[in-house]
Amino acid sequence: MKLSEGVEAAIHCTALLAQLEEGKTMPASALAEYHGLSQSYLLKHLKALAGAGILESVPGPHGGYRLARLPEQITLLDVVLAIEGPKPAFRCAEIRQRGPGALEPAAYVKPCGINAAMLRAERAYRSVLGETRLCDVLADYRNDADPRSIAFGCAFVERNQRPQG
Amino acid sequence: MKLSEGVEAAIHCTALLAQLEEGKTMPASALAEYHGLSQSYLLKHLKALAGAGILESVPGPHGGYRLARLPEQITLLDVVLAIEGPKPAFRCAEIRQRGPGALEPAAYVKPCGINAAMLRAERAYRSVLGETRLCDVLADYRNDADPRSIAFGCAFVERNQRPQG
DNA sequence: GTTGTCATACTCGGATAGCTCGTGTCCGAGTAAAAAGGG
DNA sequence: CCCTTTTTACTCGGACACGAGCTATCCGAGTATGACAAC
Repeated sequence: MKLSEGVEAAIHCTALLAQLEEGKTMPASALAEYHGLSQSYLLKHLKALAGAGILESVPGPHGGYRLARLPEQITLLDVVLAIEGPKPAFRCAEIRQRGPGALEPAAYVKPCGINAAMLRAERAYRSVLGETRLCDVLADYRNDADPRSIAFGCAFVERNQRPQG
Repeated sequence: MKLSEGVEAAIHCTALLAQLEEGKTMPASALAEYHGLSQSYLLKHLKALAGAGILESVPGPHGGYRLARLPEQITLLDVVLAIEGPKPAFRCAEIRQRGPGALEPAAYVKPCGINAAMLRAERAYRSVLGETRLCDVLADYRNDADPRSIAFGCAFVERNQRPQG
């Protein structure tokens, strides 16, 4: 089991975008600089987030990205699904229907118990992620992080946000 | 997020091994035939299960694999961890320590909130898997599956199990 | 001074190499059983 | 008939190609801005 590396970057970017003022945008170049990552790589994931309706992209000069919804309406699950895709981690290959003891497909209307158990676990995983909103992450950050980091973040946002109706 | 394909095979194999009589073993060739898979490939995962203490391997003629513990003492989590490895799905790369606003490492003693949230979700996932024992899976199987499948499975076990103290 | 046009620079978007990791396969080491030979 | 030795065949174990998916990068399409010229 392994999550894509880009998930971490995506969450950090959405968290940073949540801190800029209403309607303002921030270009991918600033997001990349802030996190010490390559802009070209971030664009790939930002595009996925925009395609999932989490971010909005504004083209042209003074353009950039901004949240498409309020931080209260964005969960970590939304971000993870946008990057990783909606398919469950455990994909039952129905190997019970293979081998010499296989019956006709109609005999397998009931779902595989193993698959059901794995999906139960994944539902629990997604449930926790779905209950964790972006605003919760931000609140924890403001409580726990070093004040200098928070100050630097605020200054960076102030410096790099762009107006855009 | 994607689980290894071998997890499904590993669970099915442990479930089949749980059905043979006390102390008896079953060779990998039979397991592969029953599931319609390649023996060479199964061996790779069976070896991982044996290394994790879930299975025991008996070499030589009339050898094979058997459960190292009772089905009540084996959980799906054990099997998944044996195949996928113990590392969590989300591995925090500490990108918060990168970029121009980075501070000295001592400023990051508190864990990253994003990482904490992701690990919370994964704990929930593992908790559900850890509560699902192999005997539960077997009970569901015996309740839900087609009687012909169960009969074939019993006959196959009876036919392919090998004595071995 | 105002307005329309044009060039410009900046943004995101899609298509393209490189690389790690899982999938799938092969051949070799080790062992218990079975067979053969001698007592 | 029983015991020892040898052979045999079967098992698992580790090492080796192949391929998919993620990582990382580059160049092209589109747009608001700003300058410029005509009115």
